[in-house]
Amino acid sequence: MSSKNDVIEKRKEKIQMIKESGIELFPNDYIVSHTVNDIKKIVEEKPEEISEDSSFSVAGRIMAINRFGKSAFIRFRDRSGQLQAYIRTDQVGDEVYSLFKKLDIGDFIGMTGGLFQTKTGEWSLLANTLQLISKAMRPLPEKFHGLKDPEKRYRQRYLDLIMNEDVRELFVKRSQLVQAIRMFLIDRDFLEVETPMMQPLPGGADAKPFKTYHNSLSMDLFLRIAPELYLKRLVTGGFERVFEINRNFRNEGISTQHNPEFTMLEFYQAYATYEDLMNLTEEMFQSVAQSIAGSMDFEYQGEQINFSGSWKRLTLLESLEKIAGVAPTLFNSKDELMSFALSKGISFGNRDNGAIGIGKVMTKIFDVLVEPKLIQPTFITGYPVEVSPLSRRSKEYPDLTDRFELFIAGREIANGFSELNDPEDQKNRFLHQLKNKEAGDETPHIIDEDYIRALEYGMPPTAGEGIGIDRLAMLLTDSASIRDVILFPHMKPSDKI
RNA sequence: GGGCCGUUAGCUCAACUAGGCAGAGCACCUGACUCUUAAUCAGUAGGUUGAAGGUUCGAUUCCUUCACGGCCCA
Repeated sequence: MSSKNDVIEKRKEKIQMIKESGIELFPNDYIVSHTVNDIKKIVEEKPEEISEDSSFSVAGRIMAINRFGKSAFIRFRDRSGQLQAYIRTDQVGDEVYSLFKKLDIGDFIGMTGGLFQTKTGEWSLLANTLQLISKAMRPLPEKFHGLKDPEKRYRQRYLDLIMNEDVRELFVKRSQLVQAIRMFLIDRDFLEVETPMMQPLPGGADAKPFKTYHNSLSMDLFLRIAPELYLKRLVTGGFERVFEINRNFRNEGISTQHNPEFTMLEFYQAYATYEDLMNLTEEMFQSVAQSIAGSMDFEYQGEQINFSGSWKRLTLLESLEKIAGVAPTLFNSKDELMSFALSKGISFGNRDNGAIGIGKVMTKIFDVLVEPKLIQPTFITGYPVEVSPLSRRSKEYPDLTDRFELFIAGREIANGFSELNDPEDQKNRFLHQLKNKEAGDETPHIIDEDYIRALEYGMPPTAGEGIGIDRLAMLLTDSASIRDVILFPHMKPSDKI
């Protein structure tokens, strides 16, 4: 018999003994009057109101026990924090104390009692009743070193949350981040909506979708790669300001920057332009950083990032020139630009030369030579039509679009543009896109005709934006890996644990 | 997809360089202890060293393959 089972076997024996003494192992009727934090507040604000005779009813998980024969100190935790309690035979009685002797770290207990200060001045609960609320059969990881193994932390996130305070705090911050964004948009008259996760045609981005099957409809469905085309249908329908914070799914590689499902904010505002959204984005990020990181100036992986003021704005061409050192004359010739790229070791995969326009070459060079250097928040504008199939054309330069991408800490964080609302132009761009699709991929080679039809009914001039919530959460919590900001990151099944 | 690193007791880690009885701390179990907080003291127990194969008298250690994970690159 393995030792792990040995520990569990011993616990089972204890449980049997507790059961036989007539004590319920998993009762459901314990009434809590105060959280740990409530008590700490009272201690701070109205210490004159507390004594050993006060009666607080608390519940939580035992995190540590120091036993002294006929008394013991324990530390227990609820959702609000951790507190020490002192259990004495002469307070709780022999019967309860002999139950207490059988309890383990990890068990849930309820206690009532007053408060006192130990000789070191620590306010502690002096228990006069104690009862078992829920029994733990497995031992928790060691209290001092905690749980460190990243694989175990991701696979058994509940243990990570029990043992690692900073992890718990991080996910609270993530939740507050989402809430702050939601309130920011609702304050500006945006309506939160939900659009299909399962779509007959996956659109709104260039990515490989997950495919699934609906039995009674006998049809393929795709998990959405973006909500964009549905949200713009809603703008057409008269919801002039909408947003959605929800999951997208992309059937691509997994890395420190990519999880197959990730959370995206998309929002659309009628009668606004991409320039309005750049301003709005600055405001949003500044207010969110202030409330989550506590400052507009914070550290990310050793780099100081500053959100304050107006952010740098460069066109794609300016950035290639200034940061990648591309000679401006190269922008006139795809072949010359391509050989520049190749000389820098940038490859273009297996696509045939005809499918790659000068716009793709530019963005590829940008990805490798410019993006990693954009540490402070920087908007890049002036993206070619070729790589922006849903964006409105620039009035002055019809080969470019009214679009921006936002980069922070060398990563793309947001993408926004004035929306293309000319149905004919949109249809032609879809057709052009289709022509360049690689044969044999899983994505259906059909145009979303209903989206075109919606535009044909007329969509007001609109600007829209997508913001990667996981990446923003990484930034504001100084996390190196996307797995650290997703509660249950995708992992291959393993029989190790 | 490629490179490097890792997987040893419930948890955190040694032992691998140069093959020679698989160890410690905490947790568990037994006992002592009514102000501890990584409590202390005494004692006990806990292992198919990620999996499979190979080399060897002998493998945690060397070799091969595989699984899972981490970091970097594409």
